[in-house]
Amino acid sequence: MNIPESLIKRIKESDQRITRQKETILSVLVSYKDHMLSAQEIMAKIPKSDSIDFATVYRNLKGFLDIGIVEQRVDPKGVSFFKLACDTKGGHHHHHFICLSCGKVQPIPCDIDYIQSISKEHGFEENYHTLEIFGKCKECLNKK
Amino acid sequence: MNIPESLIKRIKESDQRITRQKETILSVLVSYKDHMLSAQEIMAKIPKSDSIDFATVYRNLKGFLDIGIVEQRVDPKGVSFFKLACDTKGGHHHHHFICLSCGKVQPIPCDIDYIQSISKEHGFEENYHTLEIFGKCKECLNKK
DNA sequence: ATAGCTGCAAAGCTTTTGCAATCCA
DNA sequence: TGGATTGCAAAAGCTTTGCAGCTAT
Repeated sequence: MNIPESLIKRIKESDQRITRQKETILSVLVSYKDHMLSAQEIMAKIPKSDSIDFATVYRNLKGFLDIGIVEQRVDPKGVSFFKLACDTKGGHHHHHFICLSCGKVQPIPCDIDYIQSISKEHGFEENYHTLEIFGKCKECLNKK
Repeated sequence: MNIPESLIKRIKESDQRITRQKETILSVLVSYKDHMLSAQEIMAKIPKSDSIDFATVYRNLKGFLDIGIVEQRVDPKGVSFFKLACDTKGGHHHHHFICLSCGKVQPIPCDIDYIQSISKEHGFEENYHTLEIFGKCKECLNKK
């Protein structure tokens, strides 16, 4: 799976360098771009021939988070999951629909007016927010 | 701070017993009922005279979660925070507004029709969802 | 050349678990 | 009394850090 030029560009634009390890991690993320993977899962999907240290995986994921090309979620057990940031036009803020059956994550456009109106209604000043919907995606519903 | 009878009742109705340790933890949660506390923070707020083991705190928090009298959040570092469940009428599902300034958590009623309409729009079947809004609460805005 | 990266090993933290003793109902 | 609960200590996970050597630019 080849890595989009845009990602390479984003990395070079920051102070980060392109290394074999970063390319390996990115190619895993690109292959599973619709799914959240833990560091463990990413490691498991790296061919033994390209073996990378856990510390390097974590360090690079953090670097990717910093420049916004990767998104993170934390499950109730405190384990982090990562995926390539959804490329909605312009990298805009969006919400997530997560399929409980296949694990696919799909971006949903954000209705900011709605969020701000309920905030105002309660006297809040909204800075940021998250909305995640869990359930079954179109494909999994059809499979039944 | 005294513990509401309703909580004691809920615990007795499950298979759990009332112990000095549970009462101590609950009284901390009651005192800070609008704020999320980590296990560490809960421990720190327990008088030395009532000293409880960490394992006991975790075990009881888990027990409280099981019967729904406590809510949990996990921060990006994987640390869990707990608070007494918001007592919206009937313990109904609700959303959260979290003040970045004072840490207060306020329940917001859920507009399930809205959630289900955007789900349907994308071909999803919604099972459950979470909406959290971060910003400044009415009180903190007035302080400025 | 030189700042950034990597692997390795060790440490850090939060959370969990085993077990014998203790306590509530 | 008997099953639930506790404290203690040890272990388990996930993630981070120090450091010496290596590498991209």
